[in-house]
Amino acid sequence: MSKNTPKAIRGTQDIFGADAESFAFVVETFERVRKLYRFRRAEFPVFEKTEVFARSLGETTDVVSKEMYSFEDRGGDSLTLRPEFTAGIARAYLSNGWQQHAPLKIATHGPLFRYERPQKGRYRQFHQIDAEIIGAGEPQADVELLAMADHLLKELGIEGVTLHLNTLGDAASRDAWRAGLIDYFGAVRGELSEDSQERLDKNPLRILDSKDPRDKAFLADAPKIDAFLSNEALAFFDSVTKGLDAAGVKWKRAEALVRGLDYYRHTAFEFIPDEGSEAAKALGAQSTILGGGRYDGLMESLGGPDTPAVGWAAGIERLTMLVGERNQEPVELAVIPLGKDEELKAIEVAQSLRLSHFATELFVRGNMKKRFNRADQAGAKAAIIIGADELASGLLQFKDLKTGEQTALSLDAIIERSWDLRFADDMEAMDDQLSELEQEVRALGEQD
RNA sequence: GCGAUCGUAGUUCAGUUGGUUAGAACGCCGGCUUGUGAUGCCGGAGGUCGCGGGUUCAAGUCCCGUCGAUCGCCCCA
Repeated sequence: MSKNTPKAIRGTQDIFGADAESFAFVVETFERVRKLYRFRRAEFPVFEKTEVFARSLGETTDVVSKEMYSFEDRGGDSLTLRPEFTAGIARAYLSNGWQQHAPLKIATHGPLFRYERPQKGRYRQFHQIDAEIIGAGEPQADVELLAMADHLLKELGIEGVTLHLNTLGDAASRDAWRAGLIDYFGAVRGELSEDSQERLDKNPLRILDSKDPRDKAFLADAPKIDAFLSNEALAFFDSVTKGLDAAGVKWKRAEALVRGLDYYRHTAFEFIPDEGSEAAKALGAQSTILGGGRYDGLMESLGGPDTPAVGWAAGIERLTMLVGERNQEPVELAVIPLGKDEELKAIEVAQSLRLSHFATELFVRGNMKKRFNRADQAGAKAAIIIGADELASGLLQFKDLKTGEQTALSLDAIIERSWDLRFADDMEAMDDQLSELEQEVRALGEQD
């Protein structure tokens, strides 16, 4: 690489190969699951007026105060690359009059931007999948949203991750708790870590999940949210947990779990890998793979009517690290012309096969040995060989690469044979899955 | 924003106490009398050792800076 070749910007990534396949798998699975829960697909701008984020997230949050990519456009407006989805979705809801669709279930995904120090699982341009239910104040909305998140993780095959659940209460409960925490920690201010002394002013709730041993000494006796919850808030949380139990979603109460952004009320949650699990190891310092909560106050902060809502977002890169390697689907059919003279015929045949829905690749480089070699390594089930004789007779050589058996067939017959091959492979895969399931069932029976 | 480790072919890495033309594997390209593969054989291309400066007769190797990656803190998805 030459000295003048440009490099990617810090914290951005070019995703390719197995990683890109896993990334696509995460998005495709999300699309599939989202439809089962009848969330509607939506797309939103990647940038908004800066105030959209500043007003809704809270001026003192780290995201707003030091992590936004903000710039002035040529018209002099201050714009910001979205650091999260929720604020922009709320803005869209208000400016398009989507109240008419309430309760509105929305799903989206795409890139987000935060000026942070890059690490494994943390990038300056990163990607999230996102789900929101807007205009629904019922706890059932929280339950459905969480059930979908749990379902998604199962479909992705992610294990060793637990839903950590908390309630921050309504606005009054949350404010009273906050005041209680400031009183409690303020009395021992000098003994807290430097970080927590700062948090005391900016976001006292955050002290609760501090890892500093100086702070940990005071955590056990810190005021708990439960003591400040109004009857309504308590009843709300109770409905959520009962609903989760009914839906079969496992959860764990996490009293110290708070959310960094100002707009959260009531339900707050994160899916976190269990300590010592494979998932925890894969993620490094980044623990939360999916997080969110209820944000009943957000719409008002943007000047809209009082509108209850819940939502979550999950980092696609983090999910990708947990779903394991996925490779490109193998080629099904290889078309191999013997020489230059047969190439046009090969193009014609390959196109017919693709139009018949077979993943087909042409192999025209190197000698015959290399062509077969490559076809084999790409995973081809069969090769269609075209030489001078085939050109003359119109019948092509069809070679089953597993058995080595080779016959002269018409194009129609080749398509028919190819369907048979695919069907046989599908049956074999299903048999494998079945016997795996049987083994699991047997193992379960022995445990009982 | 703070602290720490690392940076050599496309990739994964080796490179002795500083010492001549920087190596391996895989990958890539070509060939093995040009109609047949899944462990074969032969040959080839590809690196100003992240970048810039310094010490030295001599730097991939030591020092400083810078950029980037990784790990922890902070924050978050």
